[in-house]
Amino acid sequence: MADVARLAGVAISTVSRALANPGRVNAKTRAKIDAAAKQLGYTPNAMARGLRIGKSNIIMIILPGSLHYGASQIIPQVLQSINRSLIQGGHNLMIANLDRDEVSERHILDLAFGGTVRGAIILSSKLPEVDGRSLANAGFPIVSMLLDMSDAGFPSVVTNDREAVRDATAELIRLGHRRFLYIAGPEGNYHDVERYGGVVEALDQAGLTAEAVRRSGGNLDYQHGFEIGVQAASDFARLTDKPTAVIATSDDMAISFVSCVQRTGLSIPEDLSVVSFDGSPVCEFCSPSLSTIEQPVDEMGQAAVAILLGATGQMENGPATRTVIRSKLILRESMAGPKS
Amino acid sequence: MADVARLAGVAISTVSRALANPGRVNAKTRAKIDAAAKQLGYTPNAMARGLRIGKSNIIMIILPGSLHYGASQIIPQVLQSINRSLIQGGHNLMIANLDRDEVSERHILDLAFGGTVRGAIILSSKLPEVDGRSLANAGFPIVSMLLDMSDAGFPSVVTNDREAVRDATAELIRLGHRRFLYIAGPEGNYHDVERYGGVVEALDQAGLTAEAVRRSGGNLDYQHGFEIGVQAASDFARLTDKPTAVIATSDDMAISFVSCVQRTGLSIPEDLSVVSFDGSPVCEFCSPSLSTIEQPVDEMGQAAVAILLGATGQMENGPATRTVIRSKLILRESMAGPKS
DNA sequence: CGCGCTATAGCAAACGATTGCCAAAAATCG
DNA sequence: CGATTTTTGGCAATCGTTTGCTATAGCGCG
Repeated sequence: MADVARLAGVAISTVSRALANPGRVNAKTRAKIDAAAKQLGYTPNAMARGLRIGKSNIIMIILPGSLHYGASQIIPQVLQSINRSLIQGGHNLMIANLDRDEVSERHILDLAFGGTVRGAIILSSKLPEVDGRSLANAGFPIVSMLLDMSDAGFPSVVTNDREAVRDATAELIRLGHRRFLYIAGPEGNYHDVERYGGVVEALDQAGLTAEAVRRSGGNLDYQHGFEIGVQAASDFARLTDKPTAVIATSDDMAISFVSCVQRTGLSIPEDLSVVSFDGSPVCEFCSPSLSTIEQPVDEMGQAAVAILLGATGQMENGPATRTVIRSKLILRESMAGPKS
Repeated sequence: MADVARLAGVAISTVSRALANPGRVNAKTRAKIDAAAKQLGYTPNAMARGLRIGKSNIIMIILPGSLHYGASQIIPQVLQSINRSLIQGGHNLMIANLDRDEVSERHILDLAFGGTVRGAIILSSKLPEVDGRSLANAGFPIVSMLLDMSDAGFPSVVTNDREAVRDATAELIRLGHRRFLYIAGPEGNYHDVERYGGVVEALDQAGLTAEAVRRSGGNLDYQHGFEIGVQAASDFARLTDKPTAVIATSDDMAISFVSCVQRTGLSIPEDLSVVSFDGSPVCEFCSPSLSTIEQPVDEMGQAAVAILLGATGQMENGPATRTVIRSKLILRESMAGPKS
C-alpha cells in the first residue's frame, strides 16, 4: 500500500480511504490511486483488513452430516444459489460439515469464534456446542434455511412443506385414490413431520382418517434416499390391501422405489401413482416422468443471504422472522387415477 | 490471550507457544493453559494469526461456470471428498465460481492475491487473468483435478478417461456392435477429446474406422447434460443406418437420451445399448439400469488435496506430476448384444 | 481579502497474534 | 551438589490495514 501511495503521489491514509471508503475522497485522486494500484498489481490484504475491522467477509454454510454418495439432490442448487447471492455483495462462501462427532463441532466453533467467518446459514437443526462454547448464543448471525427454526430464535427461510404436500395429496384424492403409502425421512425430522402432517391434513379434509396411509422408512437419513426407496418397495410388496398412491419425501426415494416396484411387474401410473418432493431435474426423464414438488431453492438462497447480511448483529430483538417461499407441484405422468 | 495467560499464571508468549507449537512447551503447563483457555472459552483469532504467519488455512475450489440446474452429477461428491480431506489437516474449503465474466475473475484474483486463500484446486482449464494479475504465474499453489493440465505446469489428478472409454467401447464391440453414436460434451473440451479418442482407439483395435461412429452434441456445456441428451435423441431419430450402441460422455446425457428414445418405441438394450460416464448413483435405478463408468472421485479428491498441501511453494521445479486414478466400468442392463 | 469548506498529508495507535532474543527459573542427571 | 539441559518470562518488533486526530493546502464565494 505504501508503494501505491508513493506511485500515486499521495499519502497512505488517502489510499486506504480511497479503497475502503471511495465516497470520502475526490474522484480525481481516486482515479490516480486506482491507476497506481492496477499498475503495481496491488491487492489489499484481506486478513490485515479483517483484523483491523474486526469482521471477515466469509459466510459459512453448515451442512448436516456428510453429503456423501447420493446426497440430497438439492444441495448443489442450494450452494450455487447462496454463493451467487453472496458474491454480489463481495462475500464468500465456506463449506462446513457438521457430522455427529466432536471434531467437526469444534472445527465449526473455531471458525465462528476465531473470526474467520462472519455468519452462518444452517441446514441442520442441531448446532455445535463443545466445552461451553456454543454457536447458538454467541450473538453470531445465523439464518436457518429449509428448516423452520424461528421458534429457537433463528430467522428461517423455508418452503411450505406441509401445504405443498397437502395439496399434492388432495390432488391424489381428487384423482380417486383412497389408500396411500408414505415414504418417510428420518423420524422426527422437521421435513418429515411437516410433510406427513400435510398428508394427514389432506385426508382429514376429505373425510378420511390416518388409517388410509401406511408409513415406510423413518430410520435412515435423507442422504440414503435410494436405500429408503428400495426398502419401501419391499415393504410395499408385503402389504395387503395395497395402496394405490405413494407419497415420497424425496425424489431419490421415489426413483429407487419406482425402479424396484416396476421390476415386480407393476406399472406406473396404472397400478400405482407416485409423487415426491424436491423437484430434481432428473425426474423429468424417468419413465414414467415423475411428479414432484419443486422447492424454490434459488429464491430461498437469496432470501437467506439477504436476511443474514442485513441482520448482522441486530438479532435478539423481537421474535425471529419466518420467510416462507412456496413450492410448486409439477404434474407429470406418474400421477393418474387408480385402475378400478 | 492475555486473559488466558493471566488465568493460567504464565506469560503470553508461553500461551502462544503452547497453542501454536505444542511441542516446545512442557506437558504440565500446556495442560494448565488448555484448561484456562477452555474455561474462558478462548479461541485464537484466525486473522491475526494468518496476518502474522503470512498464510491462511483456506483452500478454494474453482468451479467452471455455474453449477446451476442439472449440474454435473459428480460435483457434490467432489466437494465432499475435498472438504473431508482438507478438514483433517485443519484446512477449510471455500467455493469460487469462475464464470465467463470479469467480475468473477477479479473476485478470484482478489481471494488469491489478498491472501485469503492459500491454494486452489481447479476444475477449469481457463484461469482468471485481469489487469495484469494472473493466477497462473503467481507462485500460487494450484492443483488441477479431473482435467490434465500437467503440460501447462499444474500438477493434475485425473482419471483414465481415454482408456476407460476405450474399454467400454471394446466391450460393446465384443458384444457385436458395429455402428455407434457418440454424445459429445463441449467441442474441444479435455474430457470430450479424451473420451472420443478412446472410442476411436477401440474401433481401430477392432479393425473398424471412425466411420463407424456418429457424433451428436458438442455445442453445450456439461451443465446442460439433459438438454444434450434430448438433442441427441432427435439427432438419432433422423439417422439412417442406425447405430446400435450409444456412448454418452455424461450420465445426464444418457438419462435424458434414453428417456426420449424409449418414447419413440425403442427399447433398451434390445434395440440400442447405452453406456455413459460419471457413475452417478441414480443410474442404478433407471429402467433399464444404466451401465456407466464410475469415476473415483473420492480418491481423486484426496490425492489433489495431498498434492496441494504437500506442494505448497515447491512448484516450478521439474515437470508437473500427473496422477492417474482408474475409473471402473459398471456393467448394467443397458448393455447387451445387438438384436440381429 | 477574509471566511468557510472540503480534500489531503502526516502521524500514531490500534487489531491479535507470532517470534527472536536473553535472562531467569526449573528440572534433570551423573 | 554442581553442571547441564529444558522451560519460561518479559520485552519488543512485526504482519498490513484502518482510523482518529491535527494541520495544511486549495478552492469558491460574497
